[in-house]
Amino acid sequence: MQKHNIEKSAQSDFFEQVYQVVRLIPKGRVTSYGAIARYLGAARSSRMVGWAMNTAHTQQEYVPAHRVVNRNGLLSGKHFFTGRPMQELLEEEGIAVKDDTICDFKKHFWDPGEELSL
DNA sequence: GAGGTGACGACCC
DNA sequence: TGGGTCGCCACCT
Repeated sequence: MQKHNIEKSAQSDFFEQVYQVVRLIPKGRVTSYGAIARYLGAARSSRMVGWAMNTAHTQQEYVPAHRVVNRNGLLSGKHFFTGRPMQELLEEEGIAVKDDTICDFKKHFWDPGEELSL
């Protein structure tokens, strides 16, 4: 009973959508919390996107959370990453990272609203 | 049951 | 242009 309740609340549509969008991020591209939130129609709920990333690590499906950074291109969630550093994962995809910040963030930026032809 | 916190962003001054 | 404040909603204490 409790499990059922947890599933219902933890797997809200909003969170599910966030996971789906993050998984759709192409290799070598990155996006921001705000972009995802705006794409889902909750521009002012960017915090929830960040929280979704936190719970994303508990999801069965792999979620490339390292491709999601804040508006400044800063790897704000790197501290939450376990194992391989976020920077290393991004560099492997061809994204240069300097001082915990993505170089040419605009160039690598991937807007779901545009790429997904909203 | 209520208050505080948080991987952020937008708005206001 | 830059600093400060509010909002948003789920989770934790």
